[in-house]
Amino acid sequence: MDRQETNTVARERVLEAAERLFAQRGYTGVTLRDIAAEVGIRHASLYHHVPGGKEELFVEVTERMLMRHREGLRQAIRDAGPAIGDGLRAIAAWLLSQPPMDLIRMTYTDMPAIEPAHAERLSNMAYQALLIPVQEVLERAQERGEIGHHDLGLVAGGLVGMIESLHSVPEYALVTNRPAMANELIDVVLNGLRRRE
Amino acid sequence: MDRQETNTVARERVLEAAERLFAQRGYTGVTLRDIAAEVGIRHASLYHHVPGGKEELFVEVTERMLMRHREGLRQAIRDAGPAIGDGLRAIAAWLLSQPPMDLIRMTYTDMPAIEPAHAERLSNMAYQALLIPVQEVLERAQERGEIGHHDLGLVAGGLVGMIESLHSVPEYALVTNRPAMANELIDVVLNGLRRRE
DNA sequence: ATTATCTATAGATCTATAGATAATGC
DNA sequence: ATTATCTATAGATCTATAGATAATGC
Repeated sequence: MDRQETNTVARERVLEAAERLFAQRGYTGVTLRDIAAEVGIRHASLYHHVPGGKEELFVEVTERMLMRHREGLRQAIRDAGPAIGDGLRAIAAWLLSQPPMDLIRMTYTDMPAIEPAHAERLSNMAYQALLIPVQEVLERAQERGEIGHHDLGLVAGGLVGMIESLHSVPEYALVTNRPAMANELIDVVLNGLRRRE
Repeated sequence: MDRQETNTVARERVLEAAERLFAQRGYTGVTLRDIAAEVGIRHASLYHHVPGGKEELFVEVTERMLMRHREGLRQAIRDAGPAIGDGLRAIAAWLLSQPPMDLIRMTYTDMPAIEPAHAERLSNMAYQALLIPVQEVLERAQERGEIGHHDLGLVAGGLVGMIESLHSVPEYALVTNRPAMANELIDVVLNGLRRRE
């Protein structure tokens, strides 16, 4: 075999810890020692599972996370009812079930700290994984005449940013749970803030 | 005098460089050497201006930034027309004229890296500086009957998150400038995605 | 005389590697 | 026999301090 075989379950525990920590605190906010401590091993042992070190580990788990988001979003959309509101609420429920996907931090903090080639690929994947599924839901609704004419790429980005921002609402300020808050915001985006007569 | 007098202009150059870098890459993404290099001095010289070191520097410039945001938002709102759309467009123009105010990164990456007491004060200030002015604009519009009944704290947070997310749109994907994109999104939030007959 | 910056260095911590030891799978 | 982890360590880099030197303000 062309690649050293590693026990999948041990490696998996490493990747999961790394993914959780990187997602929460970003590339520069996490050290290999933090990840090792989370797994319960010494930091040097990480190199057995990920010989490429910190950057390779970050790239691998970020790709995983983005792919999981893409699949999670597609699945949520498939399982949702056909109306635009159903699709958007399913998207929000998925996004809020996961750690924050902070695209601003990815763009301005994480990406400058890694190799440009890696940064470019991850940025493209983030766009594909997060925004395209949302945009497709909007497009289908538009084709059905359910919503008016808008720049749907723009609206998709705005919706994701709006929903993700609920992650920064502190616990004590949560009047209700986050998905319910998201549903209220989606209602506003669909029907508008203005009073309907 | 109870405090060592420092040349204001030299200190100011330090604070400006620190503010710019911290705002862009976050607390853990910036080293004192990065800041010193930006100013054109050695990193040890920073301690002359900010004896408390990195954390004090971060807290001081973040407070400054938040206060500037609060004043900038209030000023923009004062200068805007009375209609809700005028106020929201002015808010967006201000937010996009400044570096990204990434509340998710602040909450999950920056705050865990500093002392809890500092973190709590900065979090409160961020809330006061960014969300309250927006919420007030919404409240006045509601009193005038311009918009319907909504949880305005929630809507204010969602609007700020939506507008800030435009910062992560890469240059090459900008169909037009960011303030114009923000205005389009505000239009959607005011009138709704659904087709109005 | 005072303020600003510099050089030099301490001590902590980070990423990464080498090679020994322990655990596991046939 | 192979895989996983450990100890030990190199070398880079980070924050921070001490004390010398340069620049500036009366």
